[in-house]
Amino acid sequence: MKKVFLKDIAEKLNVSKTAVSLVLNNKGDENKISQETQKRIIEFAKEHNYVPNQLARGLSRGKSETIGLIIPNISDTFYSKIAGYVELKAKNLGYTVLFSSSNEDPKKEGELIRSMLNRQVEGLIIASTQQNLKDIQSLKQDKFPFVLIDRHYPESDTNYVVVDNFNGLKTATEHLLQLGRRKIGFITLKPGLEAIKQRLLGYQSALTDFDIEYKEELIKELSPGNYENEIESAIRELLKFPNSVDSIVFSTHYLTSVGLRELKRKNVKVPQEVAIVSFDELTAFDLVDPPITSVIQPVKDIANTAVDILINEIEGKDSAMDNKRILNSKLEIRKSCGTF
Amino acid sequence: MKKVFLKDIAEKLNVSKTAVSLVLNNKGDENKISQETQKRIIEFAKEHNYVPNQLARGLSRGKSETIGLIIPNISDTFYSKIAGYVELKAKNLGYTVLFSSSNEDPKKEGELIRSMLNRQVEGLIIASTQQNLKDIQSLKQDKFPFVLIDRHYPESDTNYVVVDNFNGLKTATEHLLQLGRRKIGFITLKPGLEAIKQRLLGYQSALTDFDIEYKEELIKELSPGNYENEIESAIRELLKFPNSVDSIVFSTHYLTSVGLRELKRKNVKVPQEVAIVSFDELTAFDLVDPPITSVIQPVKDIANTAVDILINEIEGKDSAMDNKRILNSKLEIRKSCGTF
DNA sequence: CTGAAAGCGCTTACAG
DNA sequence: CTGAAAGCGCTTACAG
Repeated sequence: MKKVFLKDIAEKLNVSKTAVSLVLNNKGDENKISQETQKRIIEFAKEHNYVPNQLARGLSRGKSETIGLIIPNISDTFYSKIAGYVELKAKNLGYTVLFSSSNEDPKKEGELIRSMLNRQVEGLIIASTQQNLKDIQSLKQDKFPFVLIDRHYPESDTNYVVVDNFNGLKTATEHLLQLGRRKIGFITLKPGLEAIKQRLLGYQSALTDFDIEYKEELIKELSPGNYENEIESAIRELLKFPNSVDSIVFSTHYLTSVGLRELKRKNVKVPQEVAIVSFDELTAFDLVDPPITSVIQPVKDIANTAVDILINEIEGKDSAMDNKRILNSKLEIRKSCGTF
Repeated sequence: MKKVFLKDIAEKLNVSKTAVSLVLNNKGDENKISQETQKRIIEFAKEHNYVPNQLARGLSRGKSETIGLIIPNISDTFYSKIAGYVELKAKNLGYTVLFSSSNEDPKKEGELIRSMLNRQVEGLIIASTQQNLKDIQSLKQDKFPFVLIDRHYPESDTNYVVVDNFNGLKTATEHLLQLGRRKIGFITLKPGLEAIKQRLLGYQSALTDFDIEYKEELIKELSPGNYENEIESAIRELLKFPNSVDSIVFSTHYLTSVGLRELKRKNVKVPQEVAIVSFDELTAFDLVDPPITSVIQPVKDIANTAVDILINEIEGKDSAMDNKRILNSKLEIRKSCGTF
C-alpha cells in the first residue's frame, strides 16, 4: 500500500489536480465536472485508498476540522467520561478532537492552549485550572471560539457549561438534615475553584435554612495534591470532641474514597455513627459498603452541550444560542445516610 | 496578541527567514550564526510569543512529533489510565499524543489508523479490537512504527506489551482452590480476544493442577455489548443445581461490577456462599462490600514500556531493545474470597 | 467544463 | 556567516 497523492491520481487519470481536489471535496457538481470524470476520480481514489494529508489541507485552508479539549487529568473518571462523550459528539459533527491534560498546572494549561492553537484547532473546550485568566481573556479578545466546562471564571464573560454546584451540595446537605443529622462536617478542597466555592456556599445555605449555626471547625479544606495524607487528621479532628460530627459531606469523589477508607480504618460505623454523602461519584459507589448516596453530575449532557455550543460558534450558525449553561445535578439516594 | 510568523520576525530584524528558522530550531551554532543575531532572534520570538505552525512544520519536514494512541474506549478506567501515562511519558520525550476510541469496531479502528497516518503521526500505540489483522499487517509491511498494547495478534510478528493473562487468571483461580473452593464458575466474554482466551486457559490450568474436572457449564461467556442484560441469567444458572458454584472468577472489572450487583440483588452472601475474584479492578474495589480480591494490572508499566519501545523505534536508536513484553500482574488479596 | 498558478508557513539543501 | 529558492501536499481564485 504505497501512499498515493492528489498528483498521482491526476496524472494517472489525465485530469488536473484541481479537478481531483474538487471532486473529492464534493464540489464536483457545483463546478460542473462531468459525472463521468467524477466517477472515475472517486473510484480510483477509493481503490487506491487515498486519504488527503490533513497537514497540507489544514495549512492550505487555515482550518483543521479539529477541536481541542484541555482537562486537568485524563485519568480521572469524571474527565475521561467527558472526553469520551466529547469525542463521540464531535466525530458525529465532523470534527476530530485533540486531548491534553494540564495536571492542574496553569502554566502548562497556557502552553497547551498555545500548542493547540498552533496545531490550528478551530475551537477549544477547557476545564481550566482557573488560575489562568490571562490566557482565557486573550482567547476571548482574539474572538477565538471556546467554551469552558466544569470550571469557569465568573469574573469573565465567556461561554460555559457547568453544573449547579451550589444547589447540588445544598441538596446533599439538606438530605442529611432531613434525616436528623445536625453536626455535619464538610471535607472539601482548599478554595481556588469557583465550583468548590459554590459547594461551600451550598453547604452553608442548607444550614441556614435549618437554623443551624455554621462552624468553621467543621470545614476541612485539603490540598488537591496532598489530600491522601491530610485526610487522616481531617477525619480525626472531625470525630473528636467538641466537633463529634454525626455526618460528613465530601465535595469530590476522590475525597469520598479516601475518607471512607479512613473511616473504615478507624472502625467508624457508616451510617450509624457517621452518615456520608458524596458530590460526584465513582463507578462502584453503588457497590461500596454502604452504597454511597451521591450527587450525580450530568456528564454526558455537559459534554454534548459544550460541543454543541462550540461548533455552533465555529460555524457561526445560530447566534441566538444560549451559551451559558448551568446544568442540574441529581441526588442519588443510597444507604450511606441511613434512613428516616 | 496578533499572530506572528517567521516572516514577520525576519523582516523586523532584517535577517533571512532561514536564519530565524535555524536559530529557533537550535541549529544556530552549527550554522555559525553570530551569538548576537541568535540572541536578537530568540528574544524577539519570546517577546512576541512566537510559536511555529505545526501544520506547516510537519508538512515541510514530513514529521509531526506526534504519536497516536488508539484504544477501545477512553471512558474505561483502564484505558484512561493508560492514556494518562502515555501522554505523560510521551510529552517527556518531546511528543504530543493523539487519542481516539475505536469503540471495539474494527472498521472504525481502520479508519482511525488511516486518519492518524494522514495526520502524519510518527508512530502508533494500539489496543486493537483484534479483528483487524489486515490493517495491522499493512502497517507492518510499510515498516511503520507501532506497538500493540493490552491486546495483540499472536499470529503476527509485531511489537507488543501485554500482561500475562494466563498466569494472572491462574493465580486468581488457585487462590480460590487453596481456600478450599471446588466449584468455581468463570464469567468472561465471548472469545475473540487473545487476552480472553488466555484467561480461560489460565482458569483451566489451575483446575488441572488441582485435579479438578473442567465443566463447560461453569463457564459463562457474555457479549461485550450486552453483558449487563446477560449477567442475570448467567449468575442464576451458576447458582442453580447441579452447578451450585461456591465461587466465581470474573474476567474483567466491569463483569465484576455487574456480577456483584446481581449477587447482592439475589441476596447471595459474599464470600460465605460465593467467593469472588476479579481480573483487573476499579478504583473503589477496596471499599466495596466485601473488598474485592483482584488481579492488578501494571497500567503505568504498560504505558511507559509501550512509549519507550515506540519512540526507540521511531528514532531508530537501540535496535537490540526487547520489543515483545509480557508483564506480570499481581494478585491483591482482600476479603471477597474469605480466609483460610 | 478544465488547467496553470499562487499560496498556506515552514524547513533545508545550495550557492555565495 | 547569510539569503534566495524549492518543496512539503493540498486548496482555490482566476483565466480560458
